[in-house]
Amino acid sequence: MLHKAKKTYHHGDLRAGLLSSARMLLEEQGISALGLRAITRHAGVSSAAATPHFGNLMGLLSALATVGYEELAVALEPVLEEGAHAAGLVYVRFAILNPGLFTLMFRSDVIDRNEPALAAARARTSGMLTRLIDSLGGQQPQRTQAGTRAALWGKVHGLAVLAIDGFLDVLLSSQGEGLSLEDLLEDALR
Amino acid sequence: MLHKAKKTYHHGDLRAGLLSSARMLLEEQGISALGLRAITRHAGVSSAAATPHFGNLMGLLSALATVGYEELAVALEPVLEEGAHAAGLVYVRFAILNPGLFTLMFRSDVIDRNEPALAAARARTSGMLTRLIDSLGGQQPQRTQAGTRAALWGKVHGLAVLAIDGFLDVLLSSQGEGLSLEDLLEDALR
DNA sequence: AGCGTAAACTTATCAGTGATAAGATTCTTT
DNA sequence: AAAGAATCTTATCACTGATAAGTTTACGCT
Repeated sequence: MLHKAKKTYHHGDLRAGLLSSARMLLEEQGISALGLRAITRHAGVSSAAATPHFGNLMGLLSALATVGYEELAVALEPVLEEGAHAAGLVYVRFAILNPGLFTLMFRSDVIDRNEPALAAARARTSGMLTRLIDSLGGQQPQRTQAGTRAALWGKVHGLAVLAIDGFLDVLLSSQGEGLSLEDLLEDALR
Repeated sequence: MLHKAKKTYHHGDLRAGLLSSARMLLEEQGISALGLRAITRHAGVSSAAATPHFGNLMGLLSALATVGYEELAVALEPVLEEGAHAAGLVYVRFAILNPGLFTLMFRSDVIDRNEPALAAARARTSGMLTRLIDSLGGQQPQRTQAGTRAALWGKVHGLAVLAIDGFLDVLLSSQGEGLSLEDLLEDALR
């Protein structure tokens, strides 16, 4: 409805249009704004128009989360060779730039983790991360491999979640002024 | 309804009863089961009985999250002297033992962070954590204070979230058998 | 003691939600 | 060009949280 002026009965690519509308609503008004009626109204179609494409609301949101995992994989790929520090920064930056989408990706009450496309995208992304971590080899000699994975993944993911929730800003403001959020992340991910 | 057989018009302590019912539903069926009608039905009262005590559903859930922050503070207090490793373990154990409650505590779309009691409990708990981290002093010499806080808090919180989501079990099963979840946490928190 | 007010609780109702069956429109395939 | 299938709309359903009005009980005040 925003871009196309032609009002044909068929939308052309309503599937993509609905995902785009949902994403806009998600980032601008939060997950609670992701109602079926709000999304379809924003896309300029009736509230039942999503059914043939996604089945139900959970199907739509699962498809949106799939987009999130795919974009995260695309962002991570070029820095995988540079090691955990660079990849961690990219991970947290993705979360900060797409807070709603990142949050949705881990909200298993709203998305269906068994959805095949979502499961595939997730497996691909998390496979990249575990391969990256394992490539560090013996840098953490007193830990098991699983312990190293958990520690790194936990720190990065925790920083992302805390950043979205605004906790890192609290830490920054309690500190002296001359520290940016980017500096803090660089520092914490060392 | 479960404990009391006497059916007086007034419940006695419906506020506590509703919180208890909500908590049971939360841990047994997840956050999506926390409807106003489900909670009041479980407590044996009408669906409007919560209004005088909590105003609305968000008020009820905020009060429940407040209980969570208070219990976490109580669990953390005795190990604060033992340092970050012990406190981190307690933090993650609390999350694993109360996955629904812990998740609720960080779901700002469902609870009201400006609720005075909740804000107070949160400030008290996070104050304990920052004081603990700061007491570590110069153990991380090449970091700023805010960076040290973020790194530790992030790792612990990330491990908690990943544990609840089942990611740590995945790491465990990919490892050789002889590693328990507790071992993994010990390892990762080192 | 008992009266009156306020609080707790119930009932009834309202607007809004996601799902779905049935009907209208357009694309596609033969 | 006709038939069939897919897309989209309309109308409706069961359900949700909120709320106004009515009923019951507790409790402070004289």
